[in-house]
Amino acid sequence: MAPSALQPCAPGTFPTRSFFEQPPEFVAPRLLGKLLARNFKGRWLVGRIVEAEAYLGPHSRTPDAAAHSHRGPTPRNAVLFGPAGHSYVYSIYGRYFCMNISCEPAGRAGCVLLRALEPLAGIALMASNRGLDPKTAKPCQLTSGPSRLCQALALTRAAQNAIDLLSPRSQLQILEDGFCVTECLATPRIGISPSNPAFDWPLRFVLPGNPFVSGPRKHSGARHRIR
DNA sequence: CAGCCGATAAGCT
DNA sequence: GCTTATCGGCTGA
Repeated sequence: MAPSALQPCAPGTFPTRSFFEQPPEFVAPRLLGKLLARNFKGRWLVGRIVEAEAYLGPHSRTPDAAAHSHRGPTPRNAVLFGPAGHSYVYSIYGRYFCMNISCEPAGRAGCVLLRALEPLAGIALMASNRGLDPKTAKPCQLTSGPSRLCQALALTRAAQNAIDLLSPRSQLQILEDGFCVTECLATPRIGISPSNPAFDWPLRFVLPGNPFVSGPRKHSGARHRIR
């Protein structure tokens, strides 16, 4: 992808709305390899999704106590109960943000948390948004981690919550560019407390071996090949 | 260099 | 009081 200035539009084509109307555990692994594009001050910042987690809605047969929606709608999580394919950005621990994509048809909740991107375009701007020196920052420091990618793309709840990711007029879009994913790995989700019944559910999906996947180099816990 | 610890401090219970 | 996180500082190999 050419890191040129002032592209008129983001690269690729939109997935369908019905793709996101599926359950999050269906959407999350199939989101790997797709692009997240953010129009920031006239420039497109683009990264490929290499890690994502599914969070199940309250209608699920087995309640997902790690999901914001699991006790039903609140002002904060309202977008999760709206139409599919919209951004859900929330603040965590009072200082960072995480970005999710709403799944399931309107009336039901469920979402996919974006945990890591491989930066493709606008890399110097991403570094600067992260407060790093664009000349010395390593690509792995930019978008490997759910709050890091929000910083790199300048995503906040105030400005980027509830955006339709499937509209060509949106400043934040999900796109596909023909990138072929041949396999992905499922693992337990990161950061779920051991007392949570959903602690070890294999709902985290990564491109195996991709250097931009977040987390420590050593991973404990079983991994499963799912396709 | 890897791993652990504390600070941070919104939103919901 | 808990949580879908990150960073800097410390500590031990």
